[in-house]
Parts: sequence; C-alpha cells; structure tokens
Amino acid sequence: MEEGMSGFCIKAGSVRGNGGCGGGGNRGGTGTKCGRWNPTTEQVKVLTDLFRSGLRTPSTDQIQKISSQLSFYGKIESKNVFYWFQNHKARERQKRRRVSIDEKDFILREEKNSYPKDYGEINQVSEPERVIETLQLFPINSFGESESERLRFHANECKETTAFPYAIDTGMDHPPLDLRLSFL
Amino acid sequence: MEEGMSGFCIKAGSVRGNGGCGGGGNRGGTGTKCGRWNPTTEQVKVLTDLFRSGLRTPSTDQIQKISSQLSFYGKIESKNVFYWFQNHKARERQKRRRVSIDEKDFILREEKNSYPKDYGEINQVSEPERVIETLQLFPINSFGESESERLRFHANECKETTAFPYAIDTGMDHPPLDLRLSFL
DNA sequence: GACTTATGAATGAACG
DNA sequence: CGTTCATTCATAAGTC
Repeated sequence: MEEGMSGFCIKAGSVRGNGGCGGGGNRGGTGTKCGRWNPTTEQVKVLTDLFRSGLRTPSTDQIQKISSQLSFYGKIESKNVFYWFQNHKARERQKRRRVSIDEKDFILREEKNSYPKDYGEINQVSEPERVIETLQLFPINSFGESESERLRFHANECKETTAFPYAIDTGMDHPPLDLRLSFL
Repeated sequence: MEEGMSGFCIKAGSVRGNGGCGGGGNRGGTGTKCGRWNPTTEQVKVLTDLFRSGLRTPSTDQIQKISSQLSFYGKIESKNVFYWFQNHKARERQKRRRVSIDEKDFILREEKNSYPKDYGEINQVSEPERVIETLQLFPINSFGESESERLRFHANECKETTAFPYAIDTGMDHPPLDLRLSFL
C-alpha cells in the first residue's frame, strides 16, 4: 500500500509480497519485503571486514566489484554497497560523538554514581589504519562468528571536563522540569 | 559487527522469539546489562514536554544537553534521547499519515496544493502551534560551535535519474583486503 | 502465561 | 558528509 516513497523508487517494480524478489530469497524473517535491500549475514560480514580493514569510501570501481562479489550471497546492487559504506561511516562518527559526550557526562557525575557501566558500544577505530593483511573473508562454511575482538576497552582521554555552566544541579530532589530545561 | 550495537543480535534468522541480547540469556529484571533503556516517568515527562513545545529534531548539541539533564533521573545516554525523538516524531507522522490517507479521499488530487514531496516535511505540528516558550532554544554557551562552516566542495551535482551519485572518490589507497576481494 | 500493544533500537535510503 | 525519513526488528509492559 502507500507507495509514496520519498523521492524516487529504487526499483521500478518493487515487487511487493510474493513477487520473486530475485533468486536470493534470503531473509527468512517475518516479512520478506523486497522493498529494500536486506543484506545477508555473509554480506554484512564481508562489508564489515572491509570497513574494518580501512575501506571507508570505496570508489565506483571498488563498489562495482564488491557488489559483484557479494551478489554471490544474495541479491545486491551497487548502490547498496555505496549506501552501506556511507551509512556505516557516518554512524560510526555519530555514535562516537555521542558516546564521548556521554562519557563526559559520566565523568562529571562519577562522584555520585560510580558504577562500572559497560559501554559496550565503544570501539576504538579512532584511526583505522589500512591494515594490510589478508583477512580471511569468504566464509563459505564459516558462519561468521568471528567476533574475536570484543575489545571494549575504555581508554580514551576525555577532553577537558570543561566547567559546564549548567552543571549538575545538586538539588537531588525532583526539581521542576521546565526550569531545568531552560538551558536549551 | 561491533560498531554500535550494544550487544544486540543481528537479524539473521529473525526468528520470532529469538532471545537476542547477545546469546547470553541474561536479562530478566530491571534493565541492567543488555536491557534497553527504560525511561523513568520523569524522563518521559520532560521529553514529552519538549516535544509538545515544538521540539522535533533536536540538534546534537541539544541532545547532549537534554541527556545530561535527564541523567539526573536515571541512567540515560544521548542516543536514547536521539532515538526517542526520532521515534516519537516518526510515529506521530505515521499516525497522521494514516489520517491523511483517510482524508485524501477528496483531497486526492488537489493539484494546486502540491507538496514538494508526497508528504513533504511537516516539521511543525499542525495543531499545537504554541511554539516554544520557556524552553526556547537559545544556546547560552556558544562554544564556537555556532559557526560550523561546512566545507562542502560538492562538485557532485549530477543526480542522474538512472544512477545514484557515486560521489566522491577520495582515491584512498586500498589495501588488499581479502582473498576474494583482493582485486580491489 | 500466551497474546497484544507500546516503544526502544537499528538501519537502508535519501536529502541538503 | 551530516542529517533526516521510513521501515523493520526486538522487547518491556500491559491485557485478558
């Protein structure tokens, strides 16, 4: 229903429901909509490995090749690869930014609440150097459980804990809501 | 993947009932480890209040400030605030579009009132127009973040209809990444 | 206790 | 490139 996709529709037909959706009928999930690309785990793994290897903005040529290879695992188009890298890169930065702020906040009030919160989503990747190594992708039989690195170390030099004008109000009571928000 | 999923389970099989939460069947009580953010009533109230006041898409800076303040009421992260507004806005729009569809019965083709898009960007709520008042967004601390010049040498302009913009190619040196992808 | 609802979280796609 | 939108998944809370 409601075909009003913003902008343009990727696929001409965008076969809804049971319409073929290409041969790579992956995604055993609930609704196998073919509206948008739904990467398989293998595809995600390869893309992630590429990203982790330092590839951030693949060229058109690279995109084509990656897409071509990934099509082995399922239906995929070049633009999917393009978007994937764009999103992945952007979100990494975005997330990193937010987490940093949270950490700053955490430090600001660690005196009161000092419990080891597991920032399980912090990863270093500060400067993904081009690791010139041959990662063994291509898991024909590997089920991609190689998350051998769960390094979630929390080592980063927090910038300056600049004195926040709106520092933590030590009221410690349920303060008036609106007043606290005037800082916005 | 380890970028930003706080230990979540990728929707591989997407089998309903999948525990998710990273394999470890922890969980059970109040959010502690793998649970998702469970906003307190105070937090919800504040967020709702902000939303009602007209705030739809807080900037990163605002998100951080809101998060900082809301952390007084309990554990919260910036991304929680971010997601909250995204979801809240999207769901209101979703419901609103539902109504819209219903009433487009006659509006159906009011050509003269053509949006730029199908639904356009309805940034403001149509009903509660009482724009921000107390929580007006004035940055009291403009730490040089006021003029964030965006150096956008967007030489890419051609949004060809058939092709998506394979934008920038930074010509990044691409290392041999994998056996199959070494052709890159 | 299973079912439904509400909503947090994630991400593909696209805009400016 | 940062931001925004739409859709979907996952899960806590609410209901019967």
